[in-house]
Amino acid sequence: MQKCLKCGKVDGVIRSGIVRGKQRYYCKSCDFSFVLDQNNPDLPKNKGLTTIVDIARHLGISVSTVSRALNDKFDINPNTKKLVNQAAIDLDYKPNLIAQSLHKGYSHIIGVVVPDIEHPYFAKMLAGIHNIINHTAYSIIVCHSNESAELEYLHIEKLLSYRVDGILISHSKTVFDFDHIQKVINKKVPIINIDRIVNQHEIPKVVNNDIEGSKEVVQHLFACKYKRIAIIAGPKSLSITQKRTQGYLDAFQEKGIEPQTDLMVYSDFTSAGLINAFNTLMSLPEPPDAIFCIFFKDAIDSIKLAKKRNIKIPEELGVAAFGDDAISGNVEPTLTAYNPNPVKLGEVSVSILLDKIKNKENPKEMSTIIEGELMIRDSTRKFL
Amino acid sequence: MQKCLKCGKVDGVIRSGIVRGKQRYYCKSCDFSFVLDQNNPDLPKNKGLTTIVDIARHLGISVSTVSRALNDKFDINPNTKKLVNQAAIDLDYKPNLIAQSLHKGYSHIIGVVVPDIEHPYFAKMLAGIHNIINHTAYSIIVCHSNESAELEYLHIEKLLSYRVDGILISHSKTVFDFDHIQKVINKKVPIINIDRIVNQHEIPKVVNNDIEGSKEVVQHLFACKYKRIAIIAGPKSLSITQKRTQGYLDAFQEKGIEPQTDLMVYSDFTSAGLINAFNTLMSLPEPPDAIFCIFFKDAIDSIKLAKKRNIKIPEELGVAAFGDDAISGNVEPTLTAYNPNPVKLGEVSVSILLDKIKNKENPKEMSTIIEGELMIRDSTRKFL
DNA sequence: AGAACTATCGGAAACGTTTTAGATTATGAT
DNA sequence: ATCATAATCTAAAACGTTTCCGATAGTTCT
Repeated sequence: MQKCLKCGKVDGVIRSGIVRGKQRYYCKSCDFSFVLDQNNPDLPKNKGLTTIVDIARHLGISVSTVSRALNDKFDINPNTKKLVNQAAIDLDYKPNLIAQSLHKGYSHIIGVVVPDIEHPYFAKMLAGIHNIINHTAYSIIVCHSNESAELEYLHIEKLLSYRVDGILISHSKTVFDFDHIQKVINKKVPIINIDRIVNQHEIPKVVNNDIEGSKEVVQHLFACKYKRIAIIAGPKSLSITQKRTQGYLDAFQEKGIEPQTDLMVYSDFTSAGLINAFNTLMSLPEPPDAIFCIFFKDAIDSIKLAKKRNIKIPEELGVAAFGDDAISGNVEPTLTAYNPNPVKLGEVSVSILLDKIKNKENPKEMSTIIEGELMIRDSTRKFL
Repeated sequence: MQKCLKCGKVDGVIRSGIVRGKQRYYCKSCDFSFVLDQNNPDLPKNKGLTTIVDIARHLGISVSTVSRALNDKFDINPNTKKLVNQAAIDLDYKPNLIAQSLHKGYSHIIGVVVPDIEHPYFAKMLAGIHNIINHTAYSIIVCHSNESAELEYLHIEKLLSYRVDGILISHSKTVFDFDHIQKVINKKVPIINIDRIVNQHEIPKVVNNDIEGSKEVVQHLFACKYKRIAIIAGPKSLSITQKRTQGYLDAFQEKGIEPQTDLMVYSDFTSAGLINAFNTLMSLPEPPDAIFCIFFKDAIDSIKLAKKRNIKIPEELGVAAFGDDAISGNVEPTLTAYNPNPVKLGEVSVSILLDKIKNKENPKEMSTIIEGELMIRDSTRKFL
């Protein structure tokens, strides 16, 4: 039936089980078990890229010597080093970072999770991160959670699997359970929370200057001699609503003026919500003469609505926003806005992360606040 | 002087060379060489994350069994599999993708090189890439070349070192030497060229519909009954100038009208250049009654300039652009523009790349063209 | 010419995983 | 019980590096 691979006999060879899906045979004569190996000509694993072993063989020396040569270790003959370096060029050798990572225990990769890469704000944040990273040996794996909690969880898993040296995360709106972050902390993987933060963990956070920035805007409106300054906020539960409203109130307090609750309206960041909010304000017995929108798009829409009603901006109504955009400088009139600094936000976050990776210690302050800049434009120049 | 580590004697121990920077000793009595190891309590390499070995030890079985259990191999006892899976959860095991990559020979990482992540166009392209990638086992390393040739070269090196399974690249403006791409090809690493392409390599390319899109814009202008349609292009050497001008000319040809060279001006994408171009056109004995800008920003600026001169848009002058942006819908009048589809550009590119990684073969067509959409707005509604 | 010393090399282990190849134990039929 | 067969396990190699531990050949003193 089946010839024995060892002694060549056919008698005495019996089937003896199935192993890994293949028939196994046993030869009684020579006490030998075997399966037929269908020599499958697998794809070559090595992508064909040169390895240190190729260099060693090429020069007839050992791999350890090649390694020491390439890494500028001192117990190496300068001449050998020269030879190795030349061979590396000739064979177009690129060190295998995967192998290095495995050996050294760190990957030189940092993971970044953002909820919306398409948004100019996050795009700028990423640019800031790259600004710093481009001068280091690190690379970044960018994950897009697309405002989905499930994806955020998955991405964190993946990043841990890639054994990233650290993680930067800006949470999705839809995440309310933060076990995934706790797991990262448990594994002692450095992690920094940017912009969309959550306070329940003892990790460094880097955020916008929401309170001060909003205060600046409102102070500017006061300086323009507006008397009845309204605010169009977002859902009350959101931290940005709370902080930016806080800044609004702070400005009133410093000015010594009592804020009026009917001038504080809460929308939901939709166009319909804004129209509602705007109409509510304008229907007041004493409508506002200025509006501070905590959301940039609401300000743009407010300008449009005011123009429809033939309300003159900035003379009859001042409009200002928290958050800037290229649009702000191109609408008519151009929109005064507090411009946060997402680029710096990114830069500072990675810097803190890199520091934490190297020194294993947190920054002095757990929370870092990034200053922005008030862009004064035509929508508020009443008396300036 | 120095006690022998083997026999304990002090006499007969002599210094015997320096090895790896440390003093070496030799004991004549027992013929033994040694260096003092200052037991440096190195940082633990393993970040403390659970490994397959931990699971094996925890259950008292072998690592290969654990591996087979986790990978759903068939020659495994269902009970053992259950045990292993439970242990994996208990110990919060995450597979080490680095080790897997090294073993399997592919990293499940793809590299993306973009010249400007901050730009909404590329941000959208990245979003498209993520859309597809998020449904696969792949992750992406994003590299920002920041329009620098040096950085682009460096990034390609790094990606090769990371043994990425494939590369998507959109070239920097400043790159004129494409050796780095040739090296990638030589190493048989799949690579796709997106948007900012170069034609000297036999690799798949994915691009915008520059010619057809421009033609559509001009055809639309004709449909609006504009008679003297000008084009403000970019530097003549650029491929986008050539392609979009081509579209402009194609529209004229189909209409059976001879294009006039004095209505075709070449700018340089700067504000100063645009002002110059605009003035040149308007100073013509017979100025144009419509302008097609191949660069979106030039159209926005043209609108501003026309308004300054009290030229009515769209009645006296139609303005349209190649390239869309959130600004287009917010200026006054809103700007008609051909909106390319960078999201789809990204999606199609990765799909082609993933296909090439899996099947090792190029798409049927080396060049894929992504259709956009003409957004008709107020700046051209003359007779519509 | 020995002894003492230096410079430079090579072998092997380790990182965490998968896979190959074979061993061992269990089951079923006679 | 015994033999044929099946099911399930383990050891070891391999992926590409770096590093540890030592070996060896050459050099410089006495």
